Amino acid sequence: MTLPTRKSGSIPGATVARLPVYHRVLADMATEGVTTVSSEELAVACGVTSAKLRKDLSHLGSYGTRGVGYDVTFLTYQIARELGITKSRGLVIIGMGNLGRALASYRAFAERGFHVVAVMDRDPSIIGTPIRVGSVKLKVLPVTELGSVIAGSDAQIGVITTPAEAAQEIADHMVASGLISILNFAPIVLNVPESVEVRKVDLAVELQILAFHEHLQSERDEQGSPHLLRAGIA
Amino acid sequence: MTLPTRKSGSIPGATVARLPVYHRVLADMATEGVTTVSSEELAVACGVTSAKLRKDLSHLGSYGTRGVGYDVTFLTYQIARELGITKSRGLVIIGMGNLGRALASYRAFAERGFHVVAVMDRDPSIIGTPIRVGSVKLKVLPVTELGSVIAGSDAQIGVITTPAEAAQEIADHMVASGLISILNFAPIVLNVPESVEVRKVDLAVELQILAFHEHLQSERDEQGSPHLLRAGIA
DNA sequence: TAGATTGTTAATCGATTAACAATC
DNA sequence: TAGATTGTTAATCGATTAACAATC
Repeated sequence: MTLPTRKSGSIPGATVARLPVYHRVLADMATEGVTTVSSEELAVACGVTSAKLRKDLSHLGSYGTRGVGYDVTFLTYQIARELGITKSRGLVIIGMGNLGRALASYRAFAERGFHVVAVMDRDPSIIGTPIRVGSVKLKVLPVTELGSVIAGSDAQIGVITTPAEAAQEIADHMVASGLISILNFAPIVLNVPESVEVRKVDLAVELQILAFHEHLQSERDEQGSPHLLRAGIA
Repeated sequence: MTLPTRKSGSIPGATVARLPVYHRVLADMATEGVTTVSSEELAVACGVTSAKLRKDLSHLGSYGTRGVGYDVTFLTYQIARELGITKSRGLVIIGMGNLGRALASYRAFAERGFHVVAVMDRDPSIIGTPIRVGSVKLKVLPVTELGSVIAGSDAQIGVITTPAEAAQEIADHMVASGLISILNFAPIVLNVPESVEVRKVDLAVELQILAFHEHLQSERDEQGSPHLLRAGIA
């Protein structure tokens, strides 16, 4: 439910997790007027090896030309089609604290295929507040209106930016209202039916993983450089 | 540089990525007064299998008691020690748009071992603005002061919340100033020396991966339910 | 001792990598 | 044809899983 995320008909989860990166880099290249790219060039721009990139792309089909490379526009389209991001998806964001507000106005969402349909909160003192979303403003709605909002729009993905205590209840409500995909920023494991796909983003966990590496680093710095020892030099 | 993140002396990358989750759940349990927990109970609360949990913990040592389970406080401490999160780490956040502001005031950071040392931006119209960080307010500093801020504090981790165009330059500046860990929210692959650890969080990518699964789902809904076919029922 | 649960083993599975034959 | 680069193969590596012996 969080990292690799299998489940496809045939595309490996690790590949699916990288396709959006390839897509964004290719789209940027197309904007810059690049027409053809080799697996080596694209791999460097995406921060992966060319072998991995070619392997990943091979799961989609044979869209390159030997001796030449890939047509940027064509490959961009094929990846978009595979990912199902040829049309914009509607989002409902619940929890209008600082993070929720930031996401609601996040330009990268609009640029990469998502539009915010509604923003909601449970707190009466926040309900009704206008929130800037792109070029329009949306009023914060009470979460009780989730069902009607989803029924009356193309919203497909729920984003939870509430505190941990409220998250499970909101998730239940989202599921009951028919959403089948949830992006969860609350630091708890949501309990949802198998048919619902949840991705969890825990920003503090990301920092803690970084801290671990720093910790290792300082251990190394103290104890006379075991990297050298390990390499058999000292 | 992004998902599993090996590099430890001996703990597998996949395990390291899960330790912060175990730590948080255990800390919550300790707060609730739970004193002992079995691998099965803890695993459910963390959203993993008990086999995986025990395997992960076995990399740290033997901290459980057969027939009994794990002492919550003791295990919490052992994980914290392994992760190096027994002391709070200083953060410098660069890019005071909506996302940067949200992170600066994010309570979960303070609760989980991080404190914001400085917030910075390049834009003169933003510099000097007071930003609420926990119970104090920090003025937005010009990025040019990064070096002196780091020299005069315990800041160890840089957080990049600038637009993509500015991110590489900021990363170069961070590296030159001595930071060795970067959390990057800009949707570009940063080019940094090997000794610098970068984690990238691309919020739009998270959504796109969700969209992929929704896409699969709707494909299934159209073509007479291949999940049943695959299960050998129809 | 009987029941419970850990820590470890061995088998399986999936992902990565390097090398190269196919082919533009 | 000669040079370049893909798509695929096969080997390696790491992660997951289930089962169970060790042991509280």
